[in-house]
Amino acid sequence: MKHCILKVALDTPLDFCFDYAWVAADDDEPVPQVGQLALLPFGRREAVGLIVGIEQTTDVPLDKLKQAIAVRAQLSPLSAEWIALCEFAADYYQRPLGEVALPGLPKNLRAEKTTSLDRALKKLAKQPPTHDATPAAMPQLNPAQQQAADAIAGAAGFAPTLLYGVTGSGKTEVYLQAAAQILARSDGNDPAQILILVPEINLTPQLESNVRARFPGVTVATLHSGLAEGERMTHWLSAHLGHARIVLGTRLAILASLPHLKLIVIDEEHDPSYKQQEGLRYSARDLAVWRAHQLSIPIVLGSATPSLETWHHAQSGRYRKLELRERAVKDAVLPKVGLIDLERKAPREQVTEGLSATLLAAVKQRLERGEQSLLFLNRRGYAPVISCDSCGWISNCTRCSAYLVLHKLDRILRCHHCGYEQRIPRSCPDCGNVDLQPLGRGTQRVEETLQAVFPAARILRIDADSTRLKGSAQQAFDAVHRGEVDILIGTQMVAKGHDFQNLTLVGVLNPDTALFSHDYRAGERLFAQLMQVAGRAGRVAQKEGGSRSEVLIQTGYPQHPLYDALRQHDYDTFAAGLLEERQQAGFPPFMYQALLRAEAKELQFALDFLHQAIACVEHPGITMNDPIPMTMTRVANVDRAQLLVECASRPALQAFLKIWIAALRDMKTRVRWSLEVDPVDI
DNA sequence: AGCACGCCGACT
DNA sequence: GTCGGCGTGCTC
Repeated sequence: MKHCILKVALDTPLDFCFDYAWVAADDDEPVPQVGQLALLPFGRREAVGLIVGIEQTTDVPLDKLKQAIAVRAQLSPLSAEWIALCEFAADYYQRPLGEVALPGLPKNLRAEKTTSLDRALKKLAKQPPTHDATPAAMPQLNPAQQQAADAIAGAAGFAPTLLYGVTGSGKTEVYLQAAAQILARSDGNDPAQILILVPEINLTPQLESNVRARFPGVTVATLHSGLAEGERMTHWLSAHLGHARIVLGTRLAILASLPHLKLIVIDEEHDPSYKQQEGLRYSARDLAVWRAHQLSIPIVLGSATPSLETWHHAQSGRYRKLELRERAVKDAVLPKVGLIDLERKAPREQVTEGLSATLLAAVKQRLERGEQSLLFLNRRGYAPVISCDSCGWISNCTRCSAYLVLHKLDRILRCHHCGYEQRIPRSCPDCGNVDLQPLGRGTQRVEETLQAVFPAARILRIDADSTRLKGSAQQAFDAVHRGEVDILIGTQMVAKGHDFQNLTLVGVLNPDTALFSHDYRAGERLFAQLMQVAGRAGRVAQKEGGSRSEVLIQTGYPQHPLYDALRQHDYDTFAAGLLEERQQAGFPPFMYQALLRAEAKELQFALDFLHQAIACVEHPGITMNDPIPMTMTRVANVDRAQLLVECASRPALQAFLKIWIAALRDMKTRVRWSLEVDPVDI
């Protein structure tokens, strides 16, 4: 009788492996392998775990040892490299292996029944992969693009590359041609796989269709959170089995099983959405670099406004920097960036409902020429708060330290943090005054104002409220592309991906708040966002009798160096300045950070816990900052506080965190806490 | 984290 | 009399 002990990682906060006995049901049953999944009795339920070791003995007392129910033998084992990736992430982010390895798998792989898995395997067996990597017509590259594509594809071993180039400089074409070269030289025995990560797949449908059109002879799979369970299963399996030669996905795709991975592309590598903000708070970009290093393969990080971490590596020579200076489209020019001074101009600019006369005139001109305008305002709703003039009451959320936002169309006040909604009060709840005033402006209010100023204009608002229905965002973007819209008003949703040919004006309404944020990354993010939204303007050169693409920024601080750099399209100087500041202030990438967060019914409990956390362990060489309430202290009746931990050495910080976590677990506090390594929102 | 057990308050 | 609040204990 065949039998052994399985060492299994399970999705639980418990930071160790569980042992199970395995006994062959009959002589034909194959012995389990490391990397396979198994169905197991766990407590009073059943769970699927990952086999990470096979041994003959165990320390677990026999009365506790349980027997595995079934091994998913129809699924080929996950590779040792994939498990090593999960082990690295678990170690680095200080979480149990099972919490890293299992949640990213298709849900049905972890189901008790294997019907879904079997069905997907059958389906894939019926459509064998095609490996004709001949690309469809390749556009001619300019010399810089060609050089970049050759350098990326020609690199041997681990070769991280920053591909630095503004919107329209043709980064995508470089990715595709580097991919084509790598696909072309792999053979049937070792069919190369290429992973392309994008910030949000729903907002970049153009890339997906480009990829499919370029490589008609190979299987392309997508992986993102919008997939239905069945699709996710087949796409994941297609990657795992090596059928998919190109996998296009969002951050979660970095944990996909890709046994023949030969190239990783991270498009818009600076984008904040590469950082997972709940559960395992990993950086897909950082894991991608690790994965490329592990496999000794090239990785391309593309951006017009690289993250300072990447920029620093490029400056220090750790990453190779390839720059695309020209715009790839012939005669294309960068949009002209102008500032509208709202504070100092004399005579003062006339401002209607937050819209300056200059900006309105520019919109009017576009309307007359039949061109499109985009107004960018990163605030949805009608007004961020309503208030009472006579007693000073303001619409606070009762459960959060936030304002209730006026949503005039829905006739409600809504909290954007906890979802609480209430009817708009007819009069002030404190003093009865019936004249409650909306303060500030959101996209709905700007839409209302513009419609009043330009009654004949076709105005479309794109934000999280207007696109709540599935597919409606795509419809909205299509309408803009078809020219059915004159003025587009949007939040950051409109900043990504789309290149609107007939759009020649981008107006930015009030970006200034980010200039004075306590988060030292706010400036870098604002620059990237403005640069990106500026890129929405048509990339094609000025038409006869048409307008040159123009970006107008309404600001109270036109002298700010950020706007100056933006006007010059000079990220180099701006980034150099930021890096210098970071070095002097001791911020990343010159310092490594972790953040301990605590949540409790009362703020004091959370703060007390954080103080205990400082005291509970020795911490030589580690800077423990003071525990402070989070900026948004209360959300849904829970108070949150945080403690920032810093160290100049990454390994020293890692070693400390390991000890610290163990001590924190022993504290047996009632406070909910979590630790984030390399936090981005501080 | 789940999921159970366990011991005290307001309801068909 | 029970439904259900969440404290605490365990998971190979």
